[in-house]
Amino acid sequence: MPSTKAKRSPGGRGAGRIRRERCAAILAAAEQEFAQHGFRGTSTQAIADGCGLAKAQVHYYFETKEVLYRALLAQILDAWNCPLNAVSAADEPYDVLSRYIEAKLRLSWQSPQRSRIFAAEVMRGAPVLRDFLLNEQQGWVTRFSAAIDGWIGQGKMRQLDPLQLIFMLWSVTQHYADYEAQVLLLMQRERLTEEDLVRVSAEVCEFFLRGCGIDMPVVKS
Amino acid sequence: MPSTKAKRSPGGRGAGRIRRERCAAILAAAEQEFAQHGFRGTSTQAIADGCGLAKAQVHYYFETKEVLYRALLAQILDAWNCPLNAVSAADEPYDVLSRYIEAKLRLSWQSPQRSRIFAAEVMRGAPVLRDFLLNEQQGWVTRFSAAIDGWIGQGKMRQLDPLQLIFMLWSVTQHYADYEAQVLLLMQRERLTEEDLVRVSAEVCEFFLRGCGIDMPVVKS
DNA sequence: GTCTATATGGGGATAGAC
DNA sequence: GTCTATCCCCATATAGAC
Repeated sequence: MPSTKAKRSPGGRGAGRIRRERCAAILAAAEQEFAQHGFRGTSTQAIADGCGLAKAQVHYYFETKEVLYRALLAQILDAWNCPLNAVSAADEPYDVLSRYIEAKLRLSWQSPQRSRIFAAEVMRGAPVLRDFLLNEQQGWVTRFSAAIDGWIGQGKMRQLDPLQLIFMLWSVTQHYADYEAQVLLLMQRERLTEEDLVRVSAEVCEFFLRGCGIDMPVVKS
Repeated sequence: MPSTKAKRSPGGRGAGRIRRERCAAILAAAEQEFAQHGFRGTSTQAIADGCGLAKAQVHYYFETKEVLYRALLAQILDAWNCPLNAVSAADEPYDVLSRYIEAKLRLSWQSPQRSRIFAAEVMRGAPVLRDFLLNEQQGWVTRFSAAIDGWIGQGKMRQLDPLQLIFMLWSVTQHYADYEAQVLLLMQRERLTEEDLVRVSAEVCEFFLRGCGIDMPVVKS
């Protein structure tokens, strides 16, 4: 049982304070590097440089590069769950789709790196995320597909393959994150702003509602 | 002036035969590796193993890893130009869009690796392809956008941002290549077949035509 | 012209100092 | 509990043999 009267613990709560700060800094730096160069292409040295630590310190807090990578992926999937699961509460296809698109685009605007890390992981065959894709993601897709089929049955949207619609939702919304460099060059911008998000979100929403044959409600104005 | 009576040149035309064969084999192996692990994540050793050569042989035919990488990118851009430029001959938005979608999906089916190499290059900030994006690609986008604006002016499709439409075309068609691992898992397939291509192509075409508000011609049958 | 043997540096990881 | 000094391997690239 460790002593309760530890002398130094002014900022945080004792033992784990430095640890928490360092781990957070390492994860943040790792996010940058892995997003640009993938798992193999990233060196722990570059991560260490990115957060001003010595390479060996990184290996102290995360035993191996893969442990660090897995921790980062877990953090990313966590951060994605909240805003996207909150969406499926609504019942009307119009609400569900437009909210989902907006939430997903917002994620691409907020932290494009995370999408890129996910993309790179899938592009190398998803060795680490395979289980996640087969279990949680597969389940989510099945439920969402069932909802879409329900809407089709009720005549709320035209007949289409739910899975293909899901792929299109994902691809379009992630494009602004994964291909950000190309998007910025062609849009002749230095960075994507909140105004861009609103504009693109409206464009994409309308496109998908029309593509699905969903009647849009009359806009108040 | 080299001797015309060279003894050994049965298969190809003298000097460059072995060279051509080796270079082709190396480029093919490089395509696999770069597609999975990006520029930094790929080792010349892995490429050598992939084509059954010694590592140093790879360095003989391509002085550095970057030279090999650039050669591969050039080859990819070449292969993409032909089928996609042939599309823009037609005048009607219906024809242009549906042919473009089909051609681009076919590329994703035929050689998904190439799309992934392009994706990885853009994801790391496009240090090598920056010039290509700024010059040739920018020009293509400008011309295509002008065509779209023309169609909008003629009332052939609804008003929308041409650039966003282009991004959606790219993202959806490339998704099946870049995220192939995820697509295969969720579609519960081992590989994507020609039938899948036809089905997906039809789905995506209809979706885009509706999304753009383009009237579809009456189908004969 | 082609391939083998070799140099030099950076990679991930750890044993031990503080 | 935290960090520094060090290990060993694999990476790219080349000099020289064939």
